[in-house]
Amino acid sequence: MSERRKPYPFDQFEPKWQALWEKEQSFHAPNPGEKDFDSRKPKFYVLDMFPYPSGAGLHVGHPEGYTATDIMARYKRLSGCNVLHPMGWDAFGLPAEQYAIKTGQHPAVTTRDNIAKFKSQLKAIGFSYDWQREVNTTDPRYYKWTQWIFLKIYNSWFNPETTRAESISTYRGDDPDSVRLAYVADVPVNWCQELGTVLANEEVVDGKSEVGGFPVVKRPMRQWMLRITAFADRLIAELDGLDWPESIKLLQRNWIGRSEGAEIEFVTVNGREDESGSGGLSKPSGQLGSIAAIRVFTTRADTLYGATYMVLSPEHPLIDQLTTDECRSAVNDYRAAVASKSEIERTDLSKEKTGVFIGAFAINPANGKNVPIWIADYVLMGYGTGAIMGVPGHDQRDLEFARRFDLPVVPVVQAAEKTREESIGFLEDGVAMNSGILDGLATPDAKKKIISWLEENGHGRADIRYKLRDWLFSRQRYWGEPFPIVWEDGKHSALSESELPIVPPELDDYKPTGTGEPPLAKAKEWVLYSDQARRETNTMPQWAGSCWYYLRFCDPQNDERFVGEEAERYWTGGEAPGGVDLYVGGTEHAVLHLLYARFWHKVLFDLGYLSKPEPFQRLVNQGIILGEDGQKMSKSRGNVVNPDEVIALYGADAFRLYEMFMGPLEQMKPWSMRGVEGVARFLARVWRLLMAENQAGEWHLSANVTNAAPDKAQLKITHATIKKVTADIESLSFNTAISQMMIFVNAFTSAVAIPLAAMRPFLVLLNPFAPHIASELWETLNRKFADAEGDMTKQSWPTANEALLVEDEVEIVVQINGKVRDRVTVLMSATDDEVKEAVLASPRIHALLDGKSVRKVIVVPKKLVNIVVS
RNA sequence: GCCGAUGUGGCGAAAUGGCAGACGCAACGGACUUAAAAUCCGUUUCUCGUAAUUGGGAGUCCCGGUUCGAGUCCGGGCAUCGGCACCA
Repeated sequence: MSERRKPYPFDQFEPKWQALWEKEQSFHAPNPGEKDFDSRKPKFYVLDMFPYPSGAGLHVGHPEGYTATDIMARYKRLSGCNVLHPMGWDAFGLPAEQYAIKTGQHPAVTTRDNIAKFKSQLKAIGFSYDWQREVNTTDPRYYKWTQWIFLKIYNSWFNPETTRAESISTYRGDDPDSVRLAYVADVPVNWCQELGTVLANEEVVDGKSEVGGFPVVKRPMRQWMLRITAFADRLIAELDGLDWPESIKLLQRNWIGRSEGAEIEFVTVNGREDESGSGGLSKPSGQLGSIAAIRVFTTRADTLYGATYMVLSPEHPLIDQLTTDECRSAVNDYRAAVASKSEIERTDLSKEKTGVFIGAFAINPANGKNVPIWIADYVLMGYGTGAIMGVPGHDQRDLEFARRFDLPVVPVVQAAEKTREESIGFLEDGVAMNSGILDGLATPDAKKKIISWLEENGHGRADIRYKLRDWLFSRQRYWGEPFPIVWEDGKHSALSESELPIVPPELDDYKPTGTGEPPLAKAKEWVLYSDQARRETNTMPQWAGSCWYYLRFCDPQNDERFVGEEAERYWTGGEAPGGVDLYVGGTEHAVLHLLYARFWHKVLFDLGYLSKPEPFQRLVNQGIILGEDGQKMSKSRGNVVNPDEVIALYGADAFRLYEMFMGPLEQMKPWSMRGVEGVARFLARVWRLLMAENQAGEWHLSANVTNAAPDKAQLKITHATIKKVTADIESLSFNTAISQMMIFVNAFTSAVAIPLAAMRPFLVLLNPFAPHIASELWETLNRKFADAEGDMTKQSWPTANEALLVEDEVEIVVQINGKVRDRVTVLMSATDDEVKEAVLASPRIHALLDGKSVRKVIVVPKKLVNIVVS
C-alpha cells in the first residue's frame, strides 16, 4: 500500500513548531519575583489530573481532558493572563511493582521509561505545558515533602472547640497519641491476599480489589489511619462554595453520609422478661456499680415507642456479658458462622434475615417495656453503635426480621394519605400514634420532643453519625513513600524533618510476604534505625502523592519548603474559596482523590501553610470515550484507539480538533475514525484558503490573500465567529466553537479574494484548538504582510465589534396558531404595530385568514408573530 | 431498594420557552478526470401530494398538564447508563 497523500503538510510543520516551543520555552510561566514575571496580568491556574504512567502509553481518553485544558490555557494566555498549566506523574503504584516482581527490574527504571514515553506522546500532541514545572511523585525531591506533610498531620489534632486542625502541642489531655490526625489502630481492614496488602474502603468494589478484581476479606490488623472523619462536617459544608457538578458534590455528600438523629440508651435486664424495674438490672462483672446499657443510634427517635426488640451486631462487645447460659451455645454457633462468611455473602440483600436470641432483655426507656435482645448480621459493627432498636412498624429490614422470628409489630406513625396497614414497614413522615407523650405530633416535632425528653431523663441525646470511616493509610508494598516513623518499645515516634526524605531500601525481591508483613521488612539493615529503634516498614498509598501535587506545581524546584509562600499565594489567589481555577478529569476520582486532597488541604490550611480552604474551585469531568463499536475501550475487545496512529495519519491538530468536536466534553461518546477525517478535511480547507500548490507540489501563500478590506458580509461573519468562539471557550462548549469556525471557513471557500483582516483574527481563534497549523499560517502571512508582528504566541485575543453584528433588517416568522405559515422582512427598528401591519399585509397570510376571526396577535420583537384565530 | 444523569435523523450532535435537526459523518446525484483518489457543487427527519413552488400532514422515549407557542417548564410512567447499597 502506498502512503496516502497528506491533505496538507502537517507532518512537516507540526514537529517544527513543537521543537520551537520547546527551544523558546514559549509556555513557561515565571513565578512572582522571577525574570519576565508581569504582575499586572491576572493569573489563571488550569490543571489536569496527572496520569499514572503505565507501560501501555496514552490512550485517546487521556488527551480529551488535556486538550480541553490546553485550549483554555492557550486562550487565557492570548487574553492576557499569566497561565499556570503544568503536567506531572503519579508514578507510585502497583503495576510497576508487579512488573518488578516478575522481572526483577527496579520499579524506578520501569517508571522512568514509561514517563519518557508518556512525555513524548504528550509533546507530539502539542500541549502547551510548562515542562519546567514537571513533577514526579516518586522523585525523592517530591516525596520528601509528601513525608513532610505526613509529619504535619501526625503532629496535629482536631480541636473540637475550634473545629480546626491544630498543632498537637495545643492538646491538653494526657494521651496525645489518642487524638493525632495520623494514628495506629487495630482495626478490621480490607486484606487482599493476591495483592499482599490492605486496601482503603474506597479501593474495594463489590468485595473485590479495585485493582485486579481480587477477593478482599476483613481481617484485624495494626494499621496507620488518618482521622478524616473529624473533617466530615467541613468536607460537606464547604462543597457549597465550589463550582463543581452537582452530581459530584452529591456523590461526596453521600459518601460522607451524614445522618442526624439520636443516641438512645437501653438498660439491660438479664434473663427476665416479665419484671421491669431496678430489681432485674444486671451488674456487669468487672465494672462495679455501672449498669450494662446498650446504646443505639437512630435517625427516627420518634419511633421509639415502636421499638419491640433490639439487635446487636455479632461482633458487639457486650454479647458475652449479656448472653444467658441457655442461649450461649446457639449464640456462639451463630457468631462463628457469621465470622466465616465473606463480605459478599454477608451483605447479600436477597437472602433471608438470620439471627438468634441471646436470652437477655432491655428496657425501652419510653414505655418501660421489656424488649428481647437478639444478634443478627444485618446489623453492622462499623456503623452507628453496632446495635439498633428494632422498629418493625417502620423499617423494612426490621419488619422482615420481626416476621421471620415472630416479634411484635407496633405501628407508631400514621403517614398522610395512607391507611394504618399501608404505613407498616415504611419510614415516612406522618403523625405519631401509640406513642404516649408524642401522640398527635408531626414527625419533625415528635423527634424534637422525644430527644429533649431523652436528654432530660438521661436516656440519650441528639447525635450525628457518618458513613465515612477514617482513612486506612498504610500499604504493604514496596513502591510507595516510606513513613517517617520509627518504633521503640512498641511506641511510634516521628523522625525529624531534617532526616527527610526517607528513601526506600534497595531490595532483590519485591514480593509481598503474604503474611501482612511489608516487603520493606526484608531490608534488615535499613529497618535497624538505631540500637533500640526500628523503622516503620509500611508505605503510603498511591493517593498520598496526588493529594498535594497541584500545590507543588506552584513552586516545583523549592527544596526549602513544600511550596513557597508567595508562589502559593499568587497562583491560588483570588476571591473564590478554591485555588485552582479549572480542574479537568474523570469521574472515577469523585470520592477518592478529590476527597483525600480536600482533607489534606484543609489540614494544611488550618495549620497556616495555605491561603485557601479548598483546593479546586471549578471542576469539570470529561466523559469516557468509547470504541468505534460503542463499547468501553479494552484490550480484550480490540477496540482501543492509539493516539500515535491517529496523529501519524491525520496530524496532531486534527486529533485535537476531533477530540473536541465529538460532542460535549462531559458526555460519554464513541470514537469515529471517519469523524477524524472530517475535521482533517476542515483543516485542509483552512490550509488551502491561504495556501496554493505549485507544479512541483510545493505550498506557498495564495495570490488570493489580500490586504484589501473585507466586504460587509465577511466582516459580519468574522465578528460573529469571534463572539461565538469566545463565549463557547468560556463555557467549555468546544464542539460548537468548532462548528462556528467551520461555518466561517465555508463562507470564504468560494471567495475570490481572501481578506487578511478576516484571516488574522480567525487564525488566533483557531490557535488554541489547532495551534500548529495556526502558527504556520500566521508565520506565512507575516513573511508577505507587515500588518502584524511576532509569532502566534505573542498575539492578543480578538474582540468582537458588536456594531458590525447589528442588522438593518430582520426576517420575522409568521405563525398562525403556532404553525409557521410565512416569513416577512421588516426593518430592525420596526415597532410591534408596524410588524403587525406588515404581517397582515402579506397576501399569503391574508388568504389564510380569510373567513376566520383573529383573536389575538402575539409579537415577539425581531423574531416572530403568532396570530391566534378561532 | 435509594440517589443521580441521559433519551432528538442512518450516525456524532445543534437549538436564552419562539423556524427542530446548525456543524460534521455516512449515503445518493452532479462537475472535474482516460480512470480512480482528492477537490468542488447539490440532495438527504418521515410521509402524502403536485406540471411546478415558499404545497399538506406527522415528528425531539411514552401519557397528561401549563402556555398564544414546549425538545426546552410541571406531574406521572418507561428505557439506558452511573453511584451507593442491610448505613439503622
